[in-house]
Amino acid sequence: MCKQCNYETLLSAARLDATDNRLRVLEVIGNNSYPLSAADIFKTLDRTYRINRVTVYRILDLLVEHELVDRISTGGRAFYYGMAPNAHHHPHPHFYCKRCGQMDCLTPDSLNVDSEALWKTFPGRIDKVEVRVDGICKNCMK
Amino acid sequence: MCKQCNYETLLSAARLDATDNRLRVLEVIGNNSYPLSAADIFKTLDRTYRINRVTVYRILDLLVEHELVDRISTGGRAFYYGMAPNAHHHPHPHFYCKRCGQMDCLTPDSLNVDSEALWKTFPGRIDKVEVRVDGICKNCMK
DNA sequence: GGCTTCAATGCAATAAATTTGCATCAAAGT
DNA sequence: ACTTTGATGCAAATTTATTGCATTGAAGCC
Repeated sequence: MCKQCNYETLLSAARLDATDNRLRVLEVIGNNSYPLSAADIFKTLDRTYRINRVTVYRILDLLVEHELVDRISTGGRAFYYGMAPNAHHHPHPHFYCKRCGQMDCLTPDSLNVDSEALWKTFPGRIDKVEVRVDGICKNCMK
Repeated sequence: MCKQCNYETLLSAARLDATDNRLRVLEVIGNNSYPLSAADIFKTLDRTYRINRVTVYRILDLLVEHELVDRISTGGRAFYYGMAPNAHHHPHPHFYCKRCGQMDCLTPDSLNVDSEALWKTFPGRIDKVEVRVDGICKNCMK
């Protein structure tokens, strides 16, 4: 849940028109406390507003490309989407439960990743460092 | 390239029959210096021995399940496969080039991940911590 | 030897997630 | 009004992986 982000502002800062659909996709992602799949986002929106699946994919691509949204890989087949790092969202690792598919955010410092040396020495461009913990969540352990 | 692993031994240690196909899949993965996609492995094998795509998938599932092989997610759609951590293969991060799809292994200490606290406190089961660096590789930068 | 069993493999069809191509529509210029 | 342009929708295609069922060949048993 993000009370601090203003989605219209985020969009206009990225020089993107704040269409209803874009705002809604961004809201669904930003107001959720864990990352969601494209299918989740589509289902949530379509229940209330009627939107096409492809439109959701296209908006997600756009938001990822403009770095408002982060495309996160899972141990499964689909990508998940969460807010990209910004003033209110620091990079953090995720936990993926291979039983139920739920993805949770871990606190930024639950794992300590020191990537400084790599950034200095890597002979190419680094865009992001993704850290994912795979396993079985508390609920599924029962 | 792994000179130290004996693939028959690995298979039998996991109580799996060392069929030709299983050995070949394991060899292709183990003898390669970076992870490969199922399609890569299939193409490599099919050129020489004639094998079915589905057989490759099934063997990969089996090897992953028995922890001989590691299924690695990419910034793309397909999974990649590399040797699972063992005496000769330490866990390490990977670099994924989003332009050409090439995945490289980074040295185990190129990024320093301290996950000790998490293992202690996490209320569920942790199977692995995957660290992936995304960006554009040296070659694609030109 | 002949019979049964069973795991490994192959082949065809299907599924899941995403992408592409093309049509439409509405707002912004001119 | 006329044209352009970007956003969206719809249907079809693509990519990657999985399922169901048939075949085969070796291992055990009478």
